[in-house]
Amino acid sequence: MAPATNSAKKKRVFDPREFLATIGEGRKVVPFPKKQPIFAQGDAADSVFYIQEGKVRLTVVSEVGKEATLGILGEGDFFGEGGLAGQPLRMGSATAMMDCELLQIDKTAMMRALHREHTFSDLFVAYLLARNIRYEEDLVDQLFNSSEKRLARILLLLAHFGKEGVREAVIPKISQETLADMIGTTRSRVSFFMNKFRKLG
Amino acid sequence: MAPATNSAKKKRVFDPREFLATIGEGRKVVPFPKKQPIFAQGDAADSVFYIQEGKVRLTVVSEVGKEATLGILGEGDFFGEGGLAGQPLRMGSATAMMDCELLQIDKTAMMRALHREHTFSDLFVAYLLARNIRYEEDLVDQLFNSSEKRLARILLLLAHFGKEGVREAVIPKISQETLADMIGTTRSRVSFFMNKFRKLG
DNA sequence: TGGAAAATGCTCAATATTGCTCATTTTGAG
DNA sequence: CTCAAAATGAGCAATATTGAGCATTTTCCA
Repeated sequence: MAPATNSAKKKRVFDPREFLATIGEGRKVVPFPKKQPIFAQGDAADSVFYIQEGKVRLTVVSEVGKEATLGILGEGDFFGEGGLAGQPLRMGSATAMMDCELLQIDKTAMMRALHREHTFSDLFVAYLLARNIRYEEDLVDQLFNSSEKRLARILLLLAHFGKEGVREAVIPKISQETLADMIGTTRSRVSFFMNKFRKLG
Repeated sequence: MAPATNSAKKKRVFDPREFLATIGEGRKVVPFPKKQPIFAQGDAADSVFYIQEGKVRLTVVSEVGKEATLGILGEGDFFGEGGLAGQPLRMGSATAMMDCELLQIDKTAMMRALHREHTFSDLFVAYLLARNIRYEEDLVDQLFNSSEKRLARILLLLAHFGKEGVREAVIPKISQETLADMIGTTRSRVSFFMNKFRKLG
């Protein structure tokens, strides 16, 4: 598969956090302890989240109960923006991978903010574009490569996690299960490849 | 795989075409005859396109020469927006699937327009969100389903093509080769499944 | 600090998928 | 209309992947 981690962190002239702090009504800072679900597939999609601190995992569960991980987001990422596009319900679930501090913004407040502040709107557009590119890459990766290559790619992406801006600590501890969910294969396979990689370097 | 066709066509209060016609400098209407390449992987990404009429196919070619189709876009869709996010080069190629009339907008003009006209900016954000959702679905489809299911999904999507707004004619003529590229499998497989489907209904 | 639960490493048979090849059929340009 | 190129339907051996089971090893919570 393809989705992964990582959040672009360029030098921002404009700090969304700072701006978001000023929009008053319809916005609140919410702390989420590790492992806590932020929202679940099927919930009403009436707000957007902005990660001030921590990491969040986005997942989807199929009818047959198989789980896929769409990505792991970090500081500076938005998620749950489907509602803005008219999706009434969450199409997937979001879970805090570690203690997080999230900014929860009501859909209406978000739209108001986007409409009012150019700089913010520009930033959000940039974010969406970046996200689009990421999905596109994931898709391409999925279409082209075998599960072995996909695993290698994800591992590389995870290793570079936070390459720009602050140098992130280590590769977040991710289970083979999650990795399998990310690249669309089975845990057996991941275990198998991990050892293979290990033997090679 | 997953990517497909289709372009959301809701009743728009705001006609981007109309607005785009007013931005003057940096924009031009360009006709593309069927099969003509619009841009190729590696070209400079200094403009964005808006489809006024026709259908466009987006593809990517891997190092080993394998080709993947990321999607088929129609009237009202934007493409080539990677440049806005800072990608200096086109990451894929775009080809006219039929005679098209495209609006080509310089990157700078586009950014100016986004910044100037709220309504346009809102519309573009909506477009990006929709696109994101589509990619996400494609990805999920890719992660969950077998190639058989994926083919079935794409066929359904193609059948519904343009379900909203104008009822599109028929399923655009798409070769098994293209279908294979879209779902990330081989032509043999597509041929095999097509017959299977045919026998079943 | 115990344990129990979760994660991992391996194996194996059953399937699914690939990557060809080849014979037809369909298209489309001239 | 005619012919060559493109698309299609099939078959087949070589691989890749799945799915499930099972013995350890790690984690982490009470």
